[in-house]
Amino acid sequence: MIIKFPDGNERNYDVGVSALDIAASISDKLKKATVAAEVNGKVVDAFSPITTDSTLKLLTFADEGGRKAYRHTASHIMAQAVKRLYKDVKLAIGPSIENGFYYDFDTDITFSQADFAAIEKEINKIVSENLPISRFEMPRKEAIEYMENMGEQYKVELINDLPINSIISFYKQGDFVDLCAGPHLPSTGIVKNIKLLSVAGAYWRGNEKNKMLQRIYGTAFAKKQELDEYIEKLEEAKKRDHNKLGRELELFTTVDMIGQGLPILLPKGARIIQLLERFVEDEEQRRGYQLTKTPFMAKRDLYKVSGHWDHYRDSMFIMGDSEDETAEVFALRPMTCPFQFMTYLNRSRSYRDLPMRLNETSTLFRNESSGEMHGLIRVRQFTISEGHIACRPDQVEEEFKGCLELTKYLLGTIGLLDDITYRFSKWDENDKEKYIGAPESWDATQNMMRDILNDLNVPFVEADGEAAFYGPKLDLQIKNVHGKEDTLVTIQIDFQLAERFGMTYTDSDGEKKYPYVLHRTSIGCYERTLALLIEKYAGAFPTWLAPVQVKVMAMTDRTQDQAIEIADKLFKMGIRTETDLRNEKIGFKIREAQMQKIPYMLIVGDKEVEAGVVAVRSRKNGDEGTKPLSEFASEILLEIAEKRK
RNA sequence: GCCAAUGUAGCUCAGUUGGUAGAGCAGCGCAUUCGUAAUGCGCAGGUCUGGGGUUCGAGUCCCCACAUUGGCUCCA
Repeated sequence: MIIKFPDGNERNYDVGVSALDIAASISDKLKKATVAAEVNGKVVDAFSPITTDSTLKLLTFADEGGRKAYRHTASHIMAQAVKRLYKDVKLAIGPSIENGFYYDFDTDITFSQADFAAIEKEINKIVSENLPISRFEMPRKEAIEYMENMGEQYKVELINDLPINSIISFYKQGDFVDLCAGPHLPSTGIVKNIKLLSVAGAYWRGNEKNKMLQRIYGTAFAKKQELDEYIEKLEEAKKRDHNKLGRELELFTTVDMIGQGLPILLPKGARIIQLLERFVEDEEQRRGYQLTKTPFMAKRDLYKVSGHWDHYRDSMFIMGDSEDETAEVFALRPMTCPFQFMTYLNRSRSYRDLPMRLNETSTLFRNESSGEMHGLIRVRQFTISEGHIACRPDQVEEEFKGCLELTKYLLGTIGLLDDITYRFSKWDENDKEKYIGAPESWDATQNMMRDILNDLNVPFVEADGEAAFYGPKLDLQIKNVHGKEDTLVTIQIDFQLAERFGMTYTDSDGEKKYPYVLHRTSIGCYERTLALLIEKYAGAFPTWLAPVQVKVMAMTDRTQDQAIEIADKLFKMGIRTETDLRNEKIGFKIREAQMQKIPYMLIVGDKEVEAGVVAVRSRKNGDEGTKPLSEFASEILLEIAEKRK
């Protein structure tokens, strides 16, 4: 048979040889590195026989498919180790994931990190046993019986969900058998460098109504060095963690007595947020937005109209007895929409009023579940650069484009744009609990949004069941230092709430019509954006955002007065300047300012006073020599004005 | 909300099988007046997250609550 390689070469092989045999025929080294094979575009076991003319790509750990097979095998080895050590454990699922693998177990005993040493020891034993891994298949019915006999009820459930005529595949290594589609490596001896990372609870099939299983996360690499580097990278990432750095740099703190998800923004953190807010509000004004200031709470009547009372109540802070229909019950707002709609409804609107762009620096309250809170990324009270645009159908695309451009400009300026991915979030037509509106309207609006995204060349991925309850969204996603993805910015098309609120406009033909409403944020919620900025810059903010921009240090107490004078001059120019007049060595003062990530340090000693200059040190380049204060001031003012990164 | 870990001075952490609390940094005082990432000496600082319990005795063991962290579910 003819085997075609990616480089275009073709060679003839006997029918039934495996990818591994082929690799071996090329070189020993290649055979060793081959962990899986892509045969006619499908990733399969490297040890399975190839029986017809095929194209073949040998996969090593460097290929995604190879990495997956490697780590998936690692997950089987871990499961085998766990089963050997703890007899009554039931297996759920154990896939490879982006940077490693996990396996979900059901057992009465609780795993903790303390058990890792024992499990890893058993893993290493299985690796050194070098057990051959083989694949076998059986019809669905037999497969169910087989797994029932083994007491693996989760596997039975999985097989039950497969089509009636399926052929079910299993993989076996020594005393361990697992339901699995594969592919896997040919033996356990190849998968070295396995490390367990963490334990976690995880619901069976990701449904909170199901039993919580115990998940063990781990990773595996082909080379010991790669594993070490990965662990090192994780440690480095932790140092950038906004939750640690933000507290160390005194940007925010939390207080047990205040409660979960309610951080205190300390003066430095509050300053950064103020700078961002001013930046955003000014830019939005320039782009035709009108600022509103609306109440933080409302009677439940408002939320009944908006749909929040029925679809969002669990996440709202409610004041009063919500069971009592006659009582006046208030709730803190979880969203700004209905409040800004009232602005629209203040008087009748003409097609000439549209598009009407409203923005607000809006504080919202959401009663998130207690386990959800995370530093500044997930909180219960937050302030978002909120906005709603009411527009005619023919304006939707242009307005959507305007929203996206604004966001790109803002995120580009603060330096987060390059880290963004785009998600087109659609509804789940089966989830009638969550979503309002008719399927046809959803389809129409989603198609409209997809067309707009395509027109604008937005490189998006589609996601089902991620829409808002009233309409589809474009979400701008970003990952934190732990690799966890969150939504930074969202732009939504709403075809429903205008009608619910009776928001109409009189069109040129004299007819009353409902506008489309775009719900959008431009820079996201300030707390979350700040968190990601902290991680992006490891606390060393661009000068225009730095809470303290210049530290003026007196060399000795002979130059204190001059230091104060210099700081005062800069301060009056609007540069955030502090002095350090302490009786400490200059090295000590520099170290402290450096650790606080202050962009510029001015050192004032006898020599500088004599020459009428300042000695400039930047956190980035160190000693930059001396220059007149006026020169330094105009340079830093320019850097700030240009919002240089 | 669920699973797990953690909680000792402002911060980072020690604290033996249960016997009455310790270091470094920060703070304050004194000395030092110093040239680009840590000057020396001294002083003060704690209801060991909170509340119950076991015990002659609890930072240590048990229970409950709260908070922090990593996941799950949910979400900006």
